Amino acid sequence: MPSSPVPSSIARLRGKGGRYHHGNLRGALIVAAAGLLETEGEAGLTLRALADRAGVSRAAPYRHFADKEALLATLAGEGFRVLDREMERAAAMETTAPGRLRAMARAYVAFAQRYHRMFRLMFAGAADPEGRGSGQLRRRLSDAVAGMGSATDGMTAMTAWSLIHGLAALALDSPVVAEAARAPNVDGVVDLLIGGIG
Amino acid sequence: MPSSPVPSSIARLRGKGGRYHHGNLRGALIVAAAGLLETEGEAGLTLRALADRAGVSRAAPYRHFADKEALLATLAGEGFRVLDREMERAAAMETTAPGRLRAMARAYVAFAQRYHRMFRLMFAGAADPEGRGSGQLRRRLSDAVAGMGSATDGMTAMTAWSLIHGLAALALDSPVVAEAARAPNVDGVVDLLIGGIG
DNA sequence: GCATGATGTTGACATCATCTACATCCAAGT
DNA sequence: ACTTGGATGTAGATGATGTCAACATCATGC
Repeated sequence: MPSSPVPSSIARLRGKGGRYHHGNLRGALIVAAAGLLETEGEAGLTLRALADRAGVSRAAPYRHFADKEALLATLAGEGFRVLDREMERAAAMETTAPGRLRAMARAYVAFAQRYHRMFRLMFAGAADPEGRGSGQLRRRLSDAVAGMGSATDGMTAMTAWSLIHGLAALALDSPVVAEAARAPNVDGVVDLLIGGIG
Repeated sequence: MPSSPVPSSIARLRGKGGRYHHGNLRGALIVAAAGLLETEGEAGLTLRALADRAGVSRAAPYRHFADKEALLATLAGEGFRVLDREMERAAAMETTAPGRLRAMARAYVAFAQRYHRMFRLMFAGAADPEGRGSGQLRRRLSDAVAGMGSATDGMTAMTAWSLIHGLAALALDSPVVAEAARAPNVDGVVDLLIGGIG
């Protein structure tokens, strides 16, 4: 028998059939964080709320993340992975190079609007740990642009990315830009650039 | 004689020739906030540090701002005003319409890099109180675009703003884009769009 | 069986935003 | 001059939060 009695919270867990060890706390924390971020906003994304939602003590997350910032960075990295997948899927359904670029732009903007807090987090400056996120995005867009016109160099790809990202970002703040970011209009915006390339 | 003795901090102020009333605390807080934001980062931008820097108690800022968010919103509004002024000045030195658009783009990107934390704050979602900031920006860019080609409607202006904003924002995160955002290269990026317009 | 590292828990701390009650100053009436 | 009321500032407390150190529990290989 240990010198101190079994803590009440553990007894409670046992009573509910819970286990002392969570099993996959790291993953559960990321999922809970994504959920909290969208429902409660970044202010509501607190380590305590996270731990509660995962049914775990307040200090437990520190076994998996050095600090809150590390958790947010990982979360942002996850966001980049999802965005990349959605762009890939959107492009796969198109047959022409300009069609692919337009589809990727629509997916980018749609992602920003559906998960707008996540989108903000991703570009808030906390680099994701593997640094992979934005690099992979850039490469995917570069490839799409490269398959287009003749005079398509790196600068052209940066221009395309800037245009798409700016449209997605500004649409979150300005209702006027949001109108230009509606799916049918995105094509028109991208076409202005395509005209400049070809 | 009041029931409680004169607080030590006031005595200290008196001793240093300070006054009980600050004079222009509201303005001093905004200046201090702008300074702290750039030197310490958003995490270091705390009401305590602000009050200390202004030589005033911790609760004093609440006489001028409802809460921290209101202060940040005002600060962001100030940022918009500065950015607008810099764009205006940059455009005034140019004689042609494309030249003005290019100059404004360079000013926009330069502002984002010089005051990158302020730039992030401005587009972090906390709308500035008068809502004037981003609207004025949009109008100025719309005017610049309107003075250009034949087929320049609202959509064109949104496209221009998106391109410029995206370039400025991405350059803060990605070294690759930062290269495309160096002053000489900004012109090239904008020209890609101008080619699409004309 | 049993040591040992990984995983969770508890309790405490410092910092922060914010509130309440009070003090001080300034300016307008009188 | 004197008072009086509103604007401005202060002190102290409160609750929430991120983080840490010491301890408990589990799972796994020897």
